[in-house]
Amino acid sequence: MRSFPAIARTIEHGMARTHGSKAEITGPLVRESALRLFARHGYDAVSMRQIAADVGVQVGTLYAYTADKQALLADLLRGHMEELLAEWSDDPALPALDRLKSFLRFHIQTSLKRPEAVFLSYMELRSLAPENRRAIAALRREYEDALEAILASGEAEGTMKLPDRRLATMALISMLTGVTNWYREDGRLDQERVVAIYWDLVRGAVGA
Amino acid sequence: MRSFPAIARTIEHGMARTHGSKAEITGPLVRESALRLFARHGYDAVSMRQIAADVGVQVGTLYAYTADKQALLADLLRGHMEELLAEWSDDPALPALDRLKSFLRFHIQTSLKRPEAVFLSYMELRSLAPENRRAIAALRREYEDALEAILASGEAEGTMKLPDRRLATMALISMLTGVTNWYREDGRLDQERVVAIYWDLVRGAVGA
DNA sequence: GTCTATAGGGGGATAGAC
DNA sequence: GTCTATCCCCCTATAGAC
Repeated sequence: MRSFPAIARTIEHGMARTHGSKAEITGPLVRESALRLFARHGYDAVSMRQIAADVGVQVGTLYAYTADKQALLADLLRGHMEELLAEWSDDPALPALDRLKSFLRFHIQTSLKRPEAVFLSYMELRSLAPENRRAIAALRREYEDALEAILASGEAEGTMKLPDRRLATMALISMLTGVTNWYREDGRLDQERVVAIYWDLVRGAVGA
Repeated sequence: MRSFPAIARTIEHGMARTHGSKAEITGPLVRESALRLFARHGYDAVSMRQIAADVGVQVGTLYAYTADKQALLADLLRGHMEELLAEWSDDPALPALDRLKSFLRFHIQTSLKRPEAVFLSYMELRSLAPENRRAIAALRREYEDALEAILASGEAEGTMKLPDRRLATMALISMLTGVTNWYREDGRLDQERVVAIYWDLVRGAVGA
């Protein structure tokens, strides 16, 4: 009655195996699979067995790459936020409106390039243990503050008029991140067009 | 070794019991507990046993009020969307900017009055079986269309200027719903102030 | 580095007593 | 209407072989 489904089945990341080593790539594959599955079905809905099946290994193998399921989620979220902060570059010498447009483009393009990481970061903070949650929340706050600094400089310049700077920061981030809710790769609008449309909306919102 | 924790412990909705009937109220209590727990921890993370403990009944009792866990979630989401649509009233004869301001106030106040239902509706669509998901998505679309109709009328009047009406609809809803992410009852701003600040932002965004 | 096997714990849902 | 008891399934994590 016993069969060999792991061998018989072709899976997304390649043929499964019952023995043999692919150390160089298994780690990243585990992270990729976990990211996609967590984002699609939710952290609690996804089992380590599903992740293993998606990667093409057995469950036990996963524990060579992560201490436990919780650490896997925390690493994904931390990695995403750190990449975001590392990739974002700002020049305080430029006019605030130019900096805001850069931020908008960066945020939308990143959100559409890594929609799963963005979605996960906003949805599964609650699934983290308290200390992990605090660490990720601090990184997110740092990112929000980057936008808030731009708005502050726009107010100082007199090129922006905001009823409440902190609230405007949160409102703009919510609005921009919302693209992940409806954007479709094969939809009516390409990314450049989306950026242009949002820029019209945002420019109006900040009173420019 | 056996104790009677269900009797010994005072729980949130009243004293637990090992027998006895409270038919009139148990149904609503089940829905309230499920809503709160699902919103806080996620649908998959919450067990029927946890819900039962929160209500103060035993697990089996829940199945007198719902066919299964999936139906419980679907009923909560459908109920929320139907309430939203029933409570919203619009007068197409009024100027579009007035209607938009009403929508904004309604959406923010509702979101802050029932933050758990709002959060759940946006986060747990994915946990629904396909037919349930389609039904809820249709109700949500109806709600979005109510806003889009206001924007269309503003464009027709010439009081609003929008680069893309559908996208503006989605952007505004994302922005407004975002209040649930940061608003705190005991925070810096009361609801009226929040409404006023968002109205400034939105008015600018629609080019008024 | 990966596998197999398993320990130990919860989960959803149902049956039948009261 | 509620409780108790139970079926059967799946889960995370670990131990030890290869």
